[in-house]
Amino acid sequence: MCGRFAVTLPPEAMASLFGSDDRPNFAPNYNVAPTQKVPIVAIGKENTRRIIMARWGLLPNWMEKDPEAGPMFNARSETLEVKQSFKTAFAKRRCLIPADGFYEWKREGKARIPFFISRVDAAPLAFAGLWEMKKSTNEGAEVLISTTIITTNSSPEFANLHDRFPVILEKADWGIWLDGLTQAPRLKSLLHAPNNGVMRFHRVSDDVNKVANNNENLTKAIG
DNA sequence: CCAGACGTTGTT
DNA sequence: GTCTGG
DNA sequence: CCAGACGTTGTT
DNA sequence: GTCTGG
Repeated sequence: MCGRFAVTLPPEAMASLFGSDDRPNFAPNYNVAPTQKVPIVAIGKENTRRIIMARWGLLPNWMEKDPEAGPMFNARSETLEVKQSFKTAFAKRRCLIPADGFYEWKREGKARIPFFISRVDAAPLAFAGLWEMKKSTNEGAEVLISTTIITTNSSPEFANLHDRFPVILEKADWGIWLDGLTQAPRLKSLLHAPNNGVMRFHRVSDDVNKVANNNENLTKAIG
């Protein structure tokens, strides 16, 4: 799965990498938790790529508030087309979610040991995601843009760490994923665990557990 | 037709 | 908003 | 995802 | 145990 990640690419570099003409301002974040705002890449009204800020935790327009069990920060790739909360976004509102890498807690008995997973080539990665725009019910122009990260089964390479894994799209597939004309079967063909040798992981400090901690040491290897 | 749900993970 | 269940 | 809180009445 | 906040 993916319940915490890091995104520290500066706005200009992100806009350049993802081919967006404009971008908001945002600070590096080494400890992104659900409900926080993150930059995402989506197709705007003018059919161009845009970077916009979105709350992590999908909230469709018709849903009054987050489900009792918490914000929907992950969406299972296997059931995107049948789950009410995701099917429309899968058809019409796909996005990329830039990241340096993400955290995963391995369970060993009662202990939960945090690891950081990133690309072997150390390049920024892009999660496959969905987004929504919810208009506020009361007066005012308040709009909540929200997003979720798609998950899939882990590959054997990472099965020991965790049995679910976020979908990471290679650069060559970014345009296919974002393109509103791409058909569902082609889209689904992209939703798989990374190929062997693309990703790596290492143990990190328990400091990452606490959301208030936010510095470059969180992603660094220990032990 | 209307009413009611709409989620993931991990653990059992 | 849209699908499922009755 | 993990950490941390979890309450009311009356008075200021 | 369960909910809220980040």
